[in-house]
Amino acid sequence: MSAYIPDPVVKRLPMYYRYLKELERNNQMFISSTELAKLTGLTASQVRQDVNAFGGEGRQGCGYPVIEMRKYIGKLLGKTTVKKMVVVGMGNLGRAIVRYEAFFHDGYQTSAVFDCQSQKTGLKIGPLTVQHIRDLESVLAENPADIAVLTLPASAAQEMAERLYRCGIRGFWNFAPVDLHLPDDASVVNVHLDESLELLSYRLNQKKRIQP
Amino acid sequence: MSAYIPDPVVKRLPMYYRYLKELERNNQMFISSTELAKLTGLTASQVRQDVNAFGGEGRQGCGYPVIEMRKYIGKLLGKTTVKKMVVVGMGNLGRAIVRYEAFFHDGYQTSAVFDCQSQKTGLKIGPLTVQHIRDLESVLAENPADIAVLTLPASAAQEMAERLYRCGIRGFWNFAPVDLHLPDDASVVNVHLDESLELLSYRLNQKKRIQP
DNA sequence: TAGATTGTTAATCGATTAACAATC
DNA sequence: TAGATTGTTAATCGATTAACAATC
Repeated sequence: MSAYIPDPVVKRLPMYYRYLKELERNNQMFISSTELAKLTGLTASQVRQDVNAFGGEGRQGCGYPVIEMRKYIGKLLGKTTVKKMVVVGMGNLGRAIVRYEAFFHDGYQTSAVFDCQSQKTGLKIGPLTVQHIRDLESVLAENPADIAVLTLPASAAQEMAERLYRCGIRGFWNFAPVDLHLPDDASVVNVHLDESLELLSYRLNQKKRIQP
Repeated sequence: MSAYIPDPVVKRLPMYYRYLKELERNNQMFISSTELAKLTGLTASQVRQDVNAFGGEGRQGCGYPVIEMRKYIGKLLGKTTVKKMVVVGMGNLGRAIVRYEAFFHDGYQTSAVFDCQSQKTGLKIGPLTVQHIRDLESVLAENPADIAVLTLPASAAQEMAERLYRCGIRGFWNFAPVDLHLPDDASVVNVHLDESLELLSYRLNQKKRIQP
């Protein structure tokens, strides 16, 4: 279970997890690589290679056990331990993410939210009260967190990330349109919404040129 | 300019665009593949291959012209024509995206926002008024759009996407945790926030196991 | 046992890296 | 001309696909 898994496979794990959850809801006990391939849009061969890469096990002539595999991938994805999060930057997006939380099936818990504007301090966002960023260190010292959600301007992101790193944070969910540079023991996952929309725009243009 | 560009290269275009914009702000006229590689975290060789793949041109002994290349990639990304968007689902995320819009450097214009809850109809989100989803067809017939932003529950996403497709929408920016199935002339880009967070969770777990 | 489907090895494909000649 | 850096060809690497023997 602790062997190295190639990055392309890792990036597909959440998708597999999502479909296995769905199959579990539908009370399907086993799923063949062919069926799973159809659902995910991959080839059956790739599904089998992936399963082998992440250490899953199936039953010949029968397929993969849905519940067992869902649990197994869940463990890989760290679903077994609750992750504490803090959100930095209470703009529209930051607030949406905090409120949205129920969406993220359990396993995540937002423990504090921060903003640098004094006028926002004290504001209630769901069950949490916005705290001033100047109190970041003391709040995190008292109540350490695993993940910081960065929903702040690009210009402030790098510096804030370093500050959060010094507070012990090692996971960064970055919504600011910059690439963060942090020590190797930090993990960063970017959600670059602007780039995502640009990609869609590119594809739209391509299709328009080719199809008609 | 209309030649086929491999997908891995296309996905890096927005990043190149972002760095070139930054260099332009700093009044840097030329950038070498080596420098650009340092910024983006790629190798110089890959940068040169990428540039060749998307049809960019540099000057030997000098590097790539920043402004020209920024404009060129901008054209590829469809920055030259304004894209009209409608947002379907006025939950926290939908509202955040509408308000956030200024963030997306010009080139996008939200023309209408919808929700299926009558109680939300009439609500003002920035300069727009929430319309009931039952009016989708008539609104889009009068004022066609290029892109639909789907910020609604997974259970409703596929059906809504098909309905939007029938209204002439071909670009889908999908925030619902499902994979959409649409005709080939539609383009879908997913923003699966839950999966993104799971990926971070995975990496966090890996590092915890290896580092200490 | 027969049928189905995995697990695994080999073949292919494409992306990245390396090297260097062309040229500004 | 000399130095720098691109453009491009070749080599490597890794991911995906194909094939089939193992086995439930």
